[in-house]
Amino acid sequence: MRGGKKHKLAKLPNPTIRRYPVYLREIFAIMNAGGKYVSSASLAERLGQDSVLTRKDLAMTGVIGKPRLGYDTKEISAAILKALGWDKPSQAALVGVGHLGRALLGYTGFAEQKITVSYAFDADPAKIGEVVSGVEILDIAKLEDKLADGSTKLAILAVPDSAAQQCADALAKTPVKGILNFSHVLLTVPRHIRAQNVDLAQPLALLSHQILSD
Amino acid sequence: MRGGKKHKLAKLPNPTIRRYPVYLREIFAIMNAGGKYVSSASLAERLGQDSVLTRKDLAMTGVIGKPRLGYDTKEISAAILKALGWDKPSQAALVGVGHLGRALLGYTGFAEQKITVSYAFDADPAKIGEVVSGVEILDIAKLEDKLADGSTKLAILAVPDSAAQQCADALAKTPVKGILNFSHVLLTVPRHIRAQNVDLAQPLALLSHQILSD
DNA sequence: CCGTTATTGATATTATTATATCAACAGTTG
DNA sequence: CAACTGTTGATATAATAATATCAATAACGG
Repeated sequence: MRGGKKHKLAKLPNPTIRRYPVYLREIFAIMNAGGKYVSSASLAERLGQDSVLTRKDLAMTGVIGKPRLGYDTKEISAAILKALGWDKPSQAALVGVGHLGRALLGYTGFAEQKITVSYAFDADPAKIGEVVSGVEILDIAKLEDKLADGSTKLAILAVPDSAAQQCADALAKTPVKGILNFSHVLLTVPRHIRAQNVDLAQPLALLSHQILSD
Repeated sequence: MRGGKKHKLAKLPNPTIRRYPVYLREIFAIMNAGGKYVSSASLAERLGQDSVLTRKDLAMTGVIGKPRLGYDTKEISAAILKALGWDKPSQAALVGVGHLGRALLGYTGFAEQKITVSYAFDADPAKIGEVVSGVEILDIAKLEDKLADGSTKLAILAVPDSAAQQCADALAKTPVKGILNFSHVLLTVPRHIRAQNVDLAQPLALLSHQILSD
């Protein structure tokens, strides 16, 4: 019995995964208001979608709801967090502390995902040593050393386009498993690393086109 | 024959629209390198997708390619820009000048889309009057007045969640047609306004899940 | 305690998006 | 000038995602 890969989690459709954080926020809001149960209809209405879709999404967590009541808020939120790997604390490294990087260091949403940004790297000597949102900026030359222990699985890449591939190459030499790529470069990374692009131009394109044909 | 709505542009699939800005960057890079033509295969390889998909996306602009050469870079880029409404200059207003707002004001990508951020608003009296990236921060109370002339069709909402709906309500009283929403609030807006959410947690969820099941 | 009913979960259908296949075209080459 | 070939564009198929329908369930009200 070699190798890991416990297939406890069924393969989730990407659209479902993208909706999970949105469900989570609504469910947390309901919990904070003292709600013990939430129905697929109420969630769906809030998100502007069909309630069947919501039920299918929630069903994929394995949690079963109660007729006439809905889903146990505590149970379903825990199940979604687990499906996303957000049930256990994890650490992230920020690469590039420009305007965007600083905004990301100040981003409070990571707490919800139990993600702590424990390292911040930059190439600008003037920035090194500075502490931003409680994190000291380190020389990017130290990236490989600092990440070598494998405790950091996620990197947030917020450098200028011209430096992006080079930084990705450096990250590829570490045990980092995922890169959240804010640059506009389509990164070339080894197979064991996942890169997810965050491209502002894409939602902007969608919005622009919708405005055009309103 | 009442009402406008010239249906010159066929309805484009959303995935196609999201890919357009990515194609644009590659095509511009090719043009800058002196390339006169681009093939669907070369574009597709760069984006890691099937070339048939690329051809279908490009075909929707109405441009026809030349066998054995590909698409005229100048022609196809102009057609994509037009499909997105990025062929003519336009103006945007930034609402909320925190870390993220500042990052957005420094975002050079808008130039590519011929979008100029001409207004920046904030509620914090300490920030009003400050000039960031060449734009003066105005009191958010002046938002309705400043945008009343209709020259600004796009608003970029980068305020704390607690203020988001209130700002959307203010924007709804102006001729603004689209809101790029960086808050995590699911905005309620009148029908004539389009809201497009930009939620960092969504790509992060995708990446986290991929890392989990690698 | 029993019928009523809001809600789930399963199944079927439809819509959307991506992929596969191949004939037509126009440069290229000998 | 004629065969060759890389590329498009059209058509067909498959995969994915969303929606519609309805029986089963368990809390609720009388």
